[in-house]
Amino acid sequence: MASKDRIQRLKEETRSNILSAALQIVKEDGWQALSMRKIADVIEYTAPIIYEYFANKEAILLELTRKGFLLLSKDLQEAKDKYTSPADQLEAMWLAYWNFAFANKELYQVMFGITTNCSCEMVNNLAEAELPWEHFSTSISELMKIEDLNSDVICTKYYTFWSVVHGLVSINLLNRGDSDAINRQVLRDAITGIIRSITP
Amino acid sequence: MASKDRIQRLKEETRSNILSAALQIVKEDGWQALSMRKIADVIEYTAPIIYEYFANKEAILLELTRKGFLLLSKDLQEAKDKYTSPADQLEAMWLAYWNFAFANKELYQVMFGITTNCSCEMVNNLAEAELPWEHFSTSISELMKIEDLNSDVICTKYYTFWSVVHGLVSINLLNRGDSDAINRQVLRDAITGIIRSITP
DNA sequence: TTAGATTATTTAACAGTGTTAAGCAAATGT
DNA sequence: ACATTTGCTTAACACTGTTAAATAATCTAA
Repeated sequence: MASKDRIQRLKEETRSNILSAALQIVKEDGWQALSMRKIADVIEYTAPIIYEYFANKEAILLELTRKGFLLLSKDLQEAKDKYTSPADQLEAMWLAYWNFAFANKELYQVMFGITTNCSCEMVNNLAEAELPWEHFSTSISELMKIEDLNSDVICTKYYTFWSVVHGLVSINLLNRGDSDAINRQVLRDAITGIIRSITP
Repeated sequence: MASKDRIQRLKEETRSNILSAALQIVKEDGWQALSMRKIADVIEYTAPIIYEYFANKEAILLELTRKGFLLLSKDLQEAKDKYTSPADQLEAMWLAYWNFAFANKELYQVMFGITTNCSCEMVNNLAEAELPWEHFSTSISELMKIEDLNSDVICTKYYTFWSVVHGLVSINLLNRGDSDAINRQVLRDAITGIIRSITP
């Protein structure tokens, strides 16, 4: 009778061990290094038994994103509880969101499908990747009447533009978007808003 | 003598064929379906010859992102050339950026490491993924004095917040970010800006 | 034209991946 | 003590990226 409970407890423990093992491997060597056999190694089993706890590898990732959202939700709640005015709450929550992303980098990546694409040095040293910035920075500097193209304020404005547009794009590419009408409205609102804040 | 040129031309053609084949496969079946052998099938060769044109699979992806940035750059230039005032130019360019992303979805994905994570239905039907929205929407509605939590205007504001924060986060997770000081400033500016635009 | 050297291409192989089916061994129920 | 279930492993399949060896085709020179 009671042994049933013990076995049940053990089962839940290995299930949880599988998830922690996966996260541990990813934290050590990145998402690309995650494999069923390596998970099995960590929990000291062979690969096939994992399939008694999860249908497949995807299911493990899905469970990790679920846990990620729960953790994020907890952080948001805690940030919210520190304030009473909605404005303060919003600011605190978005800061908490930001902090969550970097404190739980790997979870955030699987939650929102960010694949630190490859050998980052390569992509980041890609000269062509600088081309968009050149187009935008000249217009921004002209609008703000600032000569130095590399000044911090231009960088800042460019990042603000880029963040909102790239954010909206990537949310939509993950099928997480809302209706196209709302997207268009957010895009236009944000762009014209930033432009207005720049215009002298 | 002249045959050297012909061979050179043929080589450049197969190199280009490899890239188009890769893009074709991705457009048909997604990034996960891309493999060296499938590329070889399309160009009617066997896999090892691809390594005479590219060092490895990563190199193919890198070349595609390079082409992506060049294409994006061209679109931006064309949008810019249609206007003379910097404000109009900026608006046109960001709209062009937006349009590029959806007209060249696969390229944008490899350029910015967006891995339409897995079976999207699953992640999108994840109840926990709605939790953040619930936290934010209540504060937004309270601030805007709107009862209906699902009203379009709240959705819009939430998406604006989310886009800028998620955009900034994912840019930084890809090591594409600027200094932390600028990040913080962009984040605070954007958040307080949106909050101010909401506050009655 | 024929022999030798280069080049182009393929076949075979290695180590790894996710996943499934068959086998074995230990614990359990009767 | 026997039968049955359970837990776990081994073996296998069909893939993946990548490399080395073997073969086929082409060009060069006598």
